[in-house]
Amino acid sequence: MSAVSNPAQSYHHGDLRTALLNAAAKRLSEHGVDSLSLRKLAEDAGVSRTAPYHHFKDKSALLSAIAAKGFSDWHSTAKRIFEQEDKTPSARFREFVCEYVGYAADNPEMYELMFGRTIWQNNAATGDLKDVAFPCFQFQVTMTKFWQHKGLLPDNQDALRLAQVTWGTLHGIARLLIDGIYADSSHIQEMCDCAADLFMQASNKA
Amino acid sequence: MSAVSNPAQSYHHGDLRTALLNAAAKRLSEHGVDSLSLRKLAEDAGVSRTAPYHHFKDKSALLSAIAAKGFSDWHSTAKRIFEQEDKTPSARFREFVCEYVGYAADNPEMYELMFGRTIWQNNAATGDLKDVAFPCFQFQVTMTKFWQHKGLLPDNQDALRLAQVTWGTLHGIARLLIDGIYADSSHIQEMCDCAADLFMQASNKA
DNA sequence: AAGGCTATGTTGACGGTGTCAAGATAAAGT
DNA sequence: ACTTTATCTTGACACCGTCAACATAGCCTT
Repeated sequence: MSAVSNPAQSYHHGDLRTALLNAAAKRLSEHGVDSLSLRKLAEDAGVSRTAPYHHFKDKSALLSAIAAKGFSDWHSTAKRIFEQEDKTPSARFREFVCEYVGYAADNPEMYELMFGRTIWQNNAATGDLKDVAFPCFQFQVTMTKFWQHKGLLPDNQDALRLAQVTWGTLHGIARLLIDGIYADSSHIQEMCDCAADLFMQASNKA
Repeated sequence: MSAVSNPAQSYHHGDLRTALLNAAAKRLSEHGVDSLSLRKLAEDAGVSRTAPYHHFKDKSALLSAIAAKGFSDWHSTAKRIFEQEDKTPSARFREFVCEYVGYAADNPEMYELMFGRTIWQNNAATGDLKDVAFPCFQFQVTMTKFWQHKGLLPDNQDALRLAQVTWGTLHGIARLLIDGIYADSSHIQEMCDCAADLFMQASNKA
């Protein structure tokens, strides 16, 4: 905190916005969404309580900004898995299932933020957030169509509905795990295998 | 609020506990979990801010008590659907799927409370809550075994895993709907049908 | 370079929250 | 009748998000 180490320490912070986002990401992963207050973040950044309001409209906007980064990251991961052309579609499908649930289990607080009610209810989501999140949702449909085409998922279902259901399954498993309801992390692998088997079996019609 | 109309109005309330629970249920369905404060509930019951603490250890305990009633109600509904012996197992399965998602869509705030992180994280759930909720979870396994036996669900999967996955699917769809993520209520029926088809197709192995 | 505009930071204040401590009152049990 | 216990009260504390008003620093124009 010495004035020497940071020349931009004077009156203006320099890059408060990213400092706040970094502090928020740290607090998020360590202490959870619920114990994330603007005042604490301001303190972390060495700035007064109301300074953040010059960079974010309100708390919700700040949370949206963090979530946006999460979506961007996850979207990259999903694409990477999906586009491994050296692996069979079936292997990639199974890997996607495991990685999805694994991501949620490894980053429970980020997942909660991204897919929780906090930022989505009451249409509280920022335009910026939607711009990042919607393509991410849409990618789920793209993948579903591909898997249908490859015979891994039933071809007699509407792609959108099927995407909603398969995603719903992963989302549901993730939430049960994260929230500690009736499932614990020692069974992740088995649950993912079971889900993947179930979906792929459904396409093997007699 | 006249002292005449309620003889027990004097100093002691009479039955503050149930009054609080009623007020909470009302506020819950009308304004949501998040805007549910002990102080407002106390005011609703015409009592001072800290009076509730003589009936509930803390806010979490009060929420648990409301959720417990929700679980009890849902458990009855589930049993009623499952035990309709005049209908085919397949019809009952499909009905269960629709009713589950329908319950969540019709009582979003109660569902959020029952299956949300608020009361489950950090092992915050009361013993009383667990006593009601666990049999409810367990019933999902019982039903799964039955459906496996009837050939509606794949027989080659562990019942517990399969229960977690099927329930996860319903839970996930419910949450996506409630939280307004990538699904809206006009598609409930189609999504439920899609999910039911998917599961039942999985058991029709060649 | 001088002056003004704008971005960014500050303190003060308001109403809201959960919760603890200490005291008042009523009911129940001896 | 006396004591214990359950219940309800006010007061206080530490948080929280957010608004209003003011201070400062950097940039842009003249």
